[in-house]
Amino acid sequence: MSQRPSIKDIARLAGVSPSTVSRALAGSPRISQTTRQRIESIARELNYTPSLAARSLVTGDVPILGVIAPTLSDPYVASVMKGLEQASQTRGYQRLVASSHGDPEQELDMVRMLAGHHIAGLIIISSRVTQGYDPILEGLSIPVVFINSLHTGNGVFNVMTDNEYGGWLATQHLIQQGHTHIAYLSGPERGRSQAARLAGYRRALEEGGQHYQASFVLPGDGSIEAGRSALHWWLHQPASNRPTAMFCYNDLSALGLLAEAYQQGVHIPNDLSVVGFDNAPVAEISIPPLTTVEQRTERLGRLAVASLLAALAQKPVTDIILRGELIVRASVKKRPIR
Amino acid sequence: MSQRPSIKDIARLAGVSPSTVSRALAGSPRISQTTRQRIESIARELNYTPSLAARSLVTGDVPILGVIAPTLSDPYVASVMKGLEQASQTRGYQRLVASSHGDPEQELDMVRMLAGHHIAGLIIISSRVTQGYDPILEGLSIPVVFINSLHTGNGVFNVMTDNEYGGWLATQHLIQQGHTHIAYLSGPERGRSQAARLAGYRRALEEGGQHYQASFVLPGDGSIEAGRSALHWWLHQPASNRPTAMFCYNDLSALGLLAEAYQQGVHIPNDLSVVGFDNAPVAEISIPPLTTVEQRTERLGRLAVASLLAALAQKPVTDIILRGELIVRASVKKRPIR
DNA sequence: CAACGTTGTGCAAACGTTTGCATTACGGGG
DNA sequence: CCCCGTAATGCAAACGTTTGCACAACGTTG
Repeated sequence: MSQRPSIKDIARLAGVSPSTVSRALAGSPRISQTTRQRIESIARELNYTPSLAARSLVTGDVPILGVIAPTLSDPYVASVMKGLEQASQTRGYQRLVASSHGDPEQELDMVRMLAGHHIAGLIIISSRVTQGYDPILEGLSIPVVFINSLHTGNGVFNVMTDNEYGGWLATQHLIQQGHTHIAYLSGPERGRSQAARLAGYRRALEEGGQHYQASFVLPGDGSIEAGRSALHWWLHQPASNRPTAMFCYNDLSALGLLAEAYQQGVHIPNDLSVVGFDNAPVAEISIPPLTTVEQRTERLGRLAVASLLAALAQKPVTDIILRGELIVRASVKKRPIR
Repeated sequence: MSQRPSIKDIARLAGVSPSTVSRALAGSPRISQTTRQRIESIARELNYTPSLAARSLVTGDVPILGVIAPTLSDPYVASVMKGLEQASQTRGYQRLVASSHGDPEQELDMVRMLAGHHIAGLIIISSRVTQGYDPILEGLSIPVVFINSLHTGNGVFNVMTDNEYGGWLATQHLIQQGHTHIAYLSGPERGRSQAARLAGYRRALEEGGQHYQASFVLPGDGSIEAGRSALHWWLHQPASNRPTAMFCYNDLSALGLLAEAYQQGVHIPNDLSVVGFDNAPVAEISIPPLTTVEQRTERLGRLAVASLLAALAQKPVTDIILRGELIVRASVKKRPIR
């Protein structure tokens, strides 16, 4: 394992100065064909790779984007990542990825760690930090894009799904199907998306002339487990006041609910209608296939990168809000008139 | 967005030399308490973060691990990532992540890109490159750990599931349950895991006195879609020679098969028994819950980091092979004697 | 009081690049 | 034959750190 070859080694072998090598490799027109070719072949032979650290030091820009997500094992996050990846890769940026495990403290730690790399920009997926972000972000002096949260500040931008609308869409669909007892299974407490979906649920209820009752809003965190517990909660409700439908914060928890329902002999959608959120790949293969609100996750990721790079290029950037649509599958049934 | 403060700015404000600042911040004992505190408070005030690029340049080591995976949206990969994350974070390493989309060409591109950062080490998950890797890896002169592939060379190490054993385990289970017509749904063509699982399948068959027939090995790529097609293939088999059980390369494709079976009115496990591989979180909530071979994915990730860091510390490192166990759920049924 | 440790600090080189500004070589026009 | 433009290349500074070595100040000790 010898030392990596540097530009100087090439220079020595080619009998030129380091600057010439740098220019040749960068494709400057001021270098003659012959020299360029000689240098290129030597570089290839040594299998030279330039030190990005050194380059960044002088040029001042690091072709890396920092990405922070609450977890990596949620299909929603995975899909956003995919979008991020595509968009950034084609534009020559790499990604330094960290996860916060949904903990605001850790999220801030990650921001600080990434800041040390003097990266070009930062993308934060579903932030769980609710306050005190602004001063820190200001101090960063790099653009920051939040996906599905809402923060403001100089150099701070947002790309998000219209979660309120999505929540409304899901609930409204259930109302249209004749349901009058609709519960909502919540997502992570501090999440902005959670608050918005709940608000949409509430608005749809009120617009439909149904009254919102807090006891029909179950705590949850968007996990499979949360879905399971939700079913047990449902089982324990008195038949007289038992919801006939449930809107779940995300597909993952909806899927947990479906699984537990199957095991407990509860039939979906005959006994209980379910709507999820995300349109994750797995939503298509659940049994029954899950009715859900689409979130164009890959698109969110791509747009976030676009916004970030636009901001870097000093172009005007505005927040982006994407509306998803309802994907009707088989987990919802018209409520029988009894 | 002003320029980031450097060590020099602090030096100027504190009335000392840059070296003093560097030492103070690094906690060198040769600096007096008073100076140290003055410097620290100024640094905090400017919210200074050291330039890792500059530091790396002089110290020669970059606290970053490169990670390459075929995709990010496979639960298996997500889980391995989780392990990688935990282990590397606590040891002060960050991760530069790239995905190859399962394309050997792109995988090599990614290796080259990451090499430019002069990262400390490289971890490659489920490599799809089958040949010609060795010279490139040699040229890297950094340790490389492969997860679930098998490559050799100087500074090259492997951490893997015993895929052959896993394949044997799954198939053997089906044989024990009385099945005599067992098909295998393949994974990505060039994958090493795929080859090993197939080999295990074959060995179990032969040990069980059943003869291996190539027509029972279906092409696939580990996707949901592959599982769906597998079911259609099954439907078109003549009843006389139709498999009564299928071992799938991974849970994702097994899940696709389950979903399609449900839609086509094929009952799992009555009509067809299914075994997956990975024990992904979703395997627990499928309907019916999926019998599968556990792969300690998070552990794989953690071990990979451990191996890499051990190699960096010049400690002896050996390849690691982990044996999973069979997780029996409800997608397999004893074959009725007819 | 000279020699010598200690303790705290500064100097300067080095890491691998990029880049503005010379400098060289060469050929052509006057 | 001289001047000058152009093409090709080299020089040296700069980026923000770390670190071996030198140095100053200040006791202590003999």
